[in-house]
Amino acid sequence: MMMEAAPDTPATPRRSDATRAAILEAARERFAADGYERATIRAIARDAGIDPSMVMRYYGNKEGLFAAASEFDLRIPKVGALPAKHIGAVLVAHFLDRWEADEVLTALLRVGVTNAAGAERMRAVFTAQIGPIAAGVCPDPADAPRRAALAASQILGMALARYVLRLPPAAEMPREDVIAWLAPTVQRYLTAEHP
Amino acid sequence: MMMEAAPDTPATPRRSDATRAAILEAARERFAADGYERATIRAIARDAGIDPSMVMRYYGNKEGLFAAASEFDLRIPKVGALPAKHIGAVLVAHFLDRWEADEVLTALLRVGVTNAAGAERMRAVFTAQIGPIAAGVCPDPADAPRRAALAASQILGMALARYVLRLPPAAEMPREDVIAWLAPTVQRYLTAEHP
DNA sequence: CGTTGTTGCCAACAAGCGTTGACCAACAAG
DNA sequence: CTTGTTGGTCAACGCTTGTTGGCAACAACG
Repeated sequence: MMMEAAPDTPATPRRSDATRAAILEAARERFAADGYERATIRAIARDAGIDPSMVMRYYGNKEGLFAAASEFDLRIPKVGALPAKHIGAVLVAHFLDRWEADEVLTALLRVGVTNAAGAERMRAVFTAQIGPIAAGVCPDPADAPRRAALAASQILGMALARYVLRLPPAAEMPREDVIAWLAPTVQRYLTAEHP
Repeated sequence: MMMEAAPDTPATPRRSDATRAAILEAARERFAADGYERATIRAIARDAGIDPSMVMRYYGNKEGLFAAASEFDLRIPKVGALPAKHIGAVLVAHFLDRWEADEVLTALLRVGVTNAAGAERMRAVFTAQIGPIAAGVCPDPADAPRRAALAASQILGMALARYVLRLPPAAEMPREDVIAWLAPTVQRYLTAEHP
């Protein structure tokens, strides 16, 4: 048999958890640096210090590996706790944090541009996580999706210029300046009365 | 010999010009649709109705083909002729036009995200073409690059959401609405007195 | 006519890819 | 000690890729 002593424990510690984690970390790095096609399973396995066949065993195939590596939560603070007047600054600052904390968002953006599954995940993340924010603060909840998309376009555009294309002025701009410039834009997209 | 009758004519018509053009057109479509890695020379040749080896003969290698296929001009109207007060709206409208006219910009964006040469070309295009505009209208010419990068971040972000990720609210938004929302942002990035 | 350069197709190459299955060492349970 | 499970390596498969060189048809020009 293969049952555990406590079937109600959701965490099932396996001896190979360290390997699994190493694979995921290496995969995130490679996907973020190279995109989907050029991030090869062989290279990821080499980075993780194991054999490529282990990746297949643990994640099924390359798509499954990407799905596992790009699973994450934006962790946007809950809607009610946000000061509606400064939601632009809060959102921009939060996204800069999330973008610089790890490489998952960069990987997601790089893959989403050339891979259908990646694009779908990107859409899902942004509509599901910025949408509610917009619905909570914009005047007419009916066009919340549209306002969320506008805010996302500015946030994604800065991420693209700063972290992916590395356009020098955008990449070198201090964090505070980015917030100072972008916050009014996002604020207007989300809360302005009239287009 | 292989000389023409009129050596001063820059246009050197060859019998294979039609083939060359077909290759370039197919390449632009494939690069725009699939990105650099997944756009294979074989598929491009098939679209153009010729043998893959012809692509190599005419463009050297895959990189050369991309360089030729992504060569283009933003054709931004000359700086002096622009009304500084409405430069935001003019720029946004112009970019929407350029983006929808052909597939070159989409190809450039898709490739620039995963390919070093593509990223370099994207940087070159935007710094060289939005930079002068910013220098012509912003209060302090010293931070023109920074303002150009900010404007580029919003324009690129909308293009990403609308044409590449196809985030539904952004993709379906009427052209006039996009201009109405984005123009004030770009205008502020380029001409506002203080951050 | 012959020569020469161009245009094109065909067949192949070496390399790299994702993926698979056989096999082995270590360990836990009986 | 035996037996089954787990973590892992190794060698190979079938396939696609970019790229190359040879060969046939055709045009241009002496």
